[in-house]
Amino acid sequence: MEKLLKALEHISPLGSKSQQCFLDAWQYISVPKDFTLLRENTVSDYFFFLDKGLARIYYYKNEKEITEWLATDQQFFLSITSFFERGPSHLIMHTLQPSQLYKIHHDDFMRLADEHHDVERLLRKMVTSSLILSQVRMDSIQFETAQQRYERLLRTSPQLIQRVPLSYIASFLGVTLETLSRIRSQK
Amino acid sequence: MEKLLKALEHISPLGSKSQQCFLDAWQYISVPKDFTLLRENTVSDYFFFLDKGLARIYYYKNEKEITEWLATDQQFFLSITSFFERGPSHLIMHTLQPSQLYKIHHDDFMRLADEHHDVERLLRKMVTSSLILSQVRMDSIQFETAQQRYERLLRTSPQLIQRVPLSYIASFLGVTLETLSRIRSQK
DNA sequence: CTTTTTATTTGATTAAAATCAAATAAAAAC
DNA sequence: GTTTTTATTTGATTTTAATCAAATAAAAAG
Repeated sequence: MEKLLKALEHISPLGSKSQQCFLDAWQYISVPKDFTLLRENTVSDYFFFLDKGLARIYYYKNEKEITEWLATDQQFFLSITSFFERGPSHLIMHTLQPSQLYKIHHDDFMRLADEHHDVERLLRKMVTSSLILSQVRMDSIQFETAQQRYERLLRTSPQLIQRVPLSYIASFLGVTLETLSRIRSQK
Repeated sequence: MEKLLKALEHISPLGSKSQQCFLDAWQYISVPKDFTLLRENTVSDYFFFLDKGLARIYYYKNEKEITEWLATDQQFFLSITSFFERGPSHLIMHTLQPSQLYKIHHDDFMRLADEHHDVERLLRKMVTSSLILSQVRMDSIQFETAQQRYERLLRTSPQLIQRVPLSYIASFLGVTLETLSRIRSQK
């Protein structure tokens, strides 16, 4: 729980009482490789924190798998639309390696945000960071070439390329497998 | 102030005391056409609500103007990264028509979010909506053709096409002026 | 109302990456 | 270790939209 606490404190510190209530609401799970954390078309009830391991968040678009996110150590992840709007998610969440995670149920998170001002503030800051990241990513998709996006990934998450099949990396970068392969070869 | 209040209540209702404090912090401004609401490379101090009028939010990318957003009646808008991270904004905000707006200063908004739990909740819900919109837009840019994006705009904001030069619409849709013109002619 | 400026359309060419189709290479299963 | 399966690379072709270059059309200025 130590790393979760550290990650939370880094976003927004909590008072001792809210901190205790909040941490109590998180549940630890240890799952094997290829474990499904979220099935397609189900409401995403949990906000996750990946303590150790590797998870893939993807969906189907025209019968093809699109990797939306690759979560690694000390990252939060969730199905944003499903979690907040409480509708069925088109996302699928799957571990690529044995993983240790913490999760908190939507209802608990919202109840605690309601009961504790500082939990609400924490949530707001989490959503704000996510929004800023989303804007950076949109800019990257709209204006950078496939090559530039690959180089950006090499800079920001070099460990991913070693641990994840290229087909997942490709759709995460918004290119085909073939294009990514060509980018990698011309070096 | 009536429409601002209505828009706020629609997102998240406030208690009577916080509502009064919060509304008091918003300042009304009436500006002519071609008025600059935010200069390039300045810190964006204000969160805006467009009561009536039309504003364009754009920036320069490789010496070209890119329209990031076109704000119309009853919409909130801000430079997300600059407002929250307090750094200089690459965005420029400019009215395209005489406009009536409300604005609230960053420091007031944050102070009130700190003092009133329900203002913090309102802010969190605003940011969440913005995040969901950002994701929808990213999906649109990544997977829809220029044609589909134009049709989406026709569906969601038909009034914009009448009121805004095509060159602004084009970069807002992420295409060149020429491509947009061709899309429009083949109907 | 004529000139000047700005906005929009049309045409030809190019570029980036997708698609279709195999060919290797690597990993897993036997 | 050999076979089978899966992952990656390479090649040829096509598609979408950008770029470059004028030509109209519309709006603003005189």
